[in-house]
Amino acid sequence: MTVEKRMPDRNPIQTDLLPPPAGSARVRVMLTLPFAGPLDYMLPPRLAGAMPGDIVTVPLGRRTETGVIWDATSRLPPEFTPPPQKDVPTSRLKPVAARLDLPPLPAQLRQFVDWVAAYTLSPPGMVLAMALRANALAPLPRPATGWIAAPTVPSGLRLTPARQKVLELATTALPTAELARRAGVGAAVIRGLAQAGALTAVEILPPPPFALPDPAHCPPQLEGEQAEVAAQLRARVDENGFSITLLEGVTGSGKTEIYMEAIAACVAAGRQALVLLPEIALSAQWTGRFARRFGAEPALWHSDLGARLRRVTWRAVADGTARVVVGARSALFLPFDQLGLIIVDEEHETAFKQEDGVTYHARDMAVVRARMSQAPIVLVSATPSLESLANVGAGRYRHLKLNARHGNASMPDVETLDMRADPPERGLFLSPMLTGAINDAIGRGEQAMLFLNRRGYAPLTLCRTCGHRMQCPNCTAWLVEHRARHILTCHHCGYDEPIPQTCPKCADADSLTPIGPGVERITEEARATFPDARILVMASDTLNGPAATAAAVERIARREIDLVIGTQIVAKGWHFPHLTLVGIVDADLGLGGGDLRASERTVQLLHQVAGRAGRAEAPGRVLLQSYVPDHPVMQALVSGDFASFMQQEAEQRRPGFWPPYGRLAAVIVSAEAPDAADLTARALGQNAPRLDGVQVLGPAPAPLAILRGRHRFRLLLRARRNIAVQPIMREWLSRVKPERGARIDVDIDPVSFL
DNA sequence: AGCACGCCGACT
DNA sequence: GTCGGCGTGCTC
Repeated sequence: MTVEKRMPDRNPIQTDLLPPPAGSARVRVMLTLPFAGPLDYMLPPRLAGAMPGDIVTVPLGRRTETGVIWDATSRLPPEFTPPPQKDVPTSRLKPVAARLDLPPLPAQLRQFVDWVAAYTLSPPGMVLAMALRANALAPLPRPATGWIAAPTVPSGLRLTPARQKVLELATTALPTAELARRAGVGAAVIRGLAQAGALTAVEILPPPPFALPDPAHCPPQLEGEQAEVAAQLRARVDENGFSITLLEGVTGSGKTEIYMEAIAACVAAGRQALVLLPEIALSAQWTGRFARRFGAEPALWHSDLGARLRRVTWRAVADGTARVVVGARSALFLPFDQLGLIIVDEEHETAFKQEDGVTYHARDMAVVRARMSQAPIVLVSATPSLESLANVGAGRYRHLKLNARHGNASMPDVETLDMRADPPERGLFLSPMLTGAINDAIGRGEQAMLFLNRRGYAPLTLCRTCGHRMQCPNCTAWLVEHRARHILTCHHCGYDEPIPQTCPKCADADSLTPIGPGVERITEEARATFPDARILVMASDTLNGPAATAAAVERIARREIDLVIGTQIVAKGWHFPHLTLVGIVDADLGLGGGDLRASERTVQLLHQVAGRAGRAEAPGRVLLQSYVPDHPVMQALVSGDFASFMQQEAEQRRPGFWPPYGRLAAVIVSAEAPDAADLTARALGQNAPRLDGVQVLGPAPAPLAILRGRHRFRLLLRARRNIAVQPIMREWLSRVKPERGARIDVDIDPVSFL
């Protein structure tokens, strides 16, 4: 502790103009701005005692910014530590302006912010912004003052009946108005008692916004492998240290129910649990199941929570009153202080990869967060990613498997429908075999589902006269017809225009034809084919928000629907007890595009959709419409031998050191001017690192060559698994100055190659 | 990210 | 002669 000479009181602004007093501390302050690191400030004597994690305001140029006092030294592994910045001489440092009355950012979270920034090559301030976006910076609500009777009545106090009544009631702290109302007296009586010392003022803390989940509220009856797996998970929680477990269980095996036992153990131990879901639409159903199990709602976290609720939740996570948080990937950046368990449900989902702003993979960062908190993490999926399976193979993850469906349910029977042999009628998309099967199912009083992962009416609008294709003016993409909304729209940039009556190229009238199906078109066909069926469409643009989605799921469960037609969204973990038939309209859809993970993703998605069928007593049947029924993907789905399929995938990726046997970093160059993008991309190509075990592919025009009016090129760096790509990337990028108007974006561990 | 400084075109 | 366009560069 530095001993300071007492200075006469001064106006703070004058203080700020004086040179920093000798002996004041130099502190680093991380601002939510895209700087390479924290900036240095002086801590004026009146703020001595401010600690790392404290939220402060500092002068920057001629404005004032909010930031967090950062740690003096980084605890990152050396290969991750960004190069040191040049020191600003102490004499030029400005003083910290004020310390805000807010809970400090926990050390673990600060370290996590540093780690994510270093790993993703993002400015740490932008990562910090994600941790503070929670409106955490609003001032603390002033705690209300309450009155409680003093232990002894001061001697000489005249005990009138009114006073007597107040003192009797003031056994628990009550605010003035409330106490007066209950005692049937005026506020003056209370003021008088307070002045006499018969009532003492205490702060009343607002009630915790989240009730404590009760681990013993309604535990499930688990038997056999379910009980075994639950016990294993509880053991991981009880050992109270870092571990990674992959929980692989076929759809309908009761994974959620089982990992909730791990949450129960975590709550019972007084620690906090975080559950990450790939999509917030799932949260309503999840919350319901949680409430039935624990008799209390979990805290919910996602990016479009209301401002007030965000603030309350952030605080409750920081002070530990929120015990279980279920949320989307941004929940990783909440200020947990006693994190005792992380669950990543549907861990194979690509929605965990954030693509805008800071690009990070929430599943992978969750593992890092768990390690920093010395907490167990459980990755859950029916169709685990090859990454996770490889980690199991390498002994880095434990593996727990659930092989049987819950109750009497069996795995659905999967068949391919060869579209070459049994084609639909001209202009239609459902083969006779499929429509027949749907008719049979509905006729038996069962439910059927049609899955097509494509929104809208038709993905392409073509002029029959001149061959013109309706294209987005801002992107290298076709406009998708949305017939219900009478528009053609771009799914990449949101551009839309009315459906034209004449071809914009050759001006021929009524020559524009929709090509290919979207769910809207399949719905039209289904209405014509099954005129009596009660049909429900589930797509992200027909269901707005978790509540609407939950309502749709509820209607299906109540048998108000005969045929469900949906995109992606129907693949999620919904429980449809009466659904026995699933038709995949275009099983080949995801296979094009030359994506590294196209096959893996298609198997995962279609397996997930297939899993919606036959979840109760009646057996399920799945029909895959395909033009390539012999493709390994279709064969894997038919045989159900997911493990062998993934083994084959692994063998294809291993020799070329593709992930998970190597590392990838994508570089995306974009500019409005094509030349600026091209020249910058070429400069990157010429300066590409030449190192053993590292290879740079490209530059090449991106598959989405123009996106939102920007021309794009891509490069891909591939490295052996034992090589950290971050220092290589940093060095590489530092040697190339982007042309004016050009931007270079880096995507570590890319998932999308568009 | 802001915000200022700076160097070239059409105006009170 | 100035107002202002937004390109470049800095902020501890």
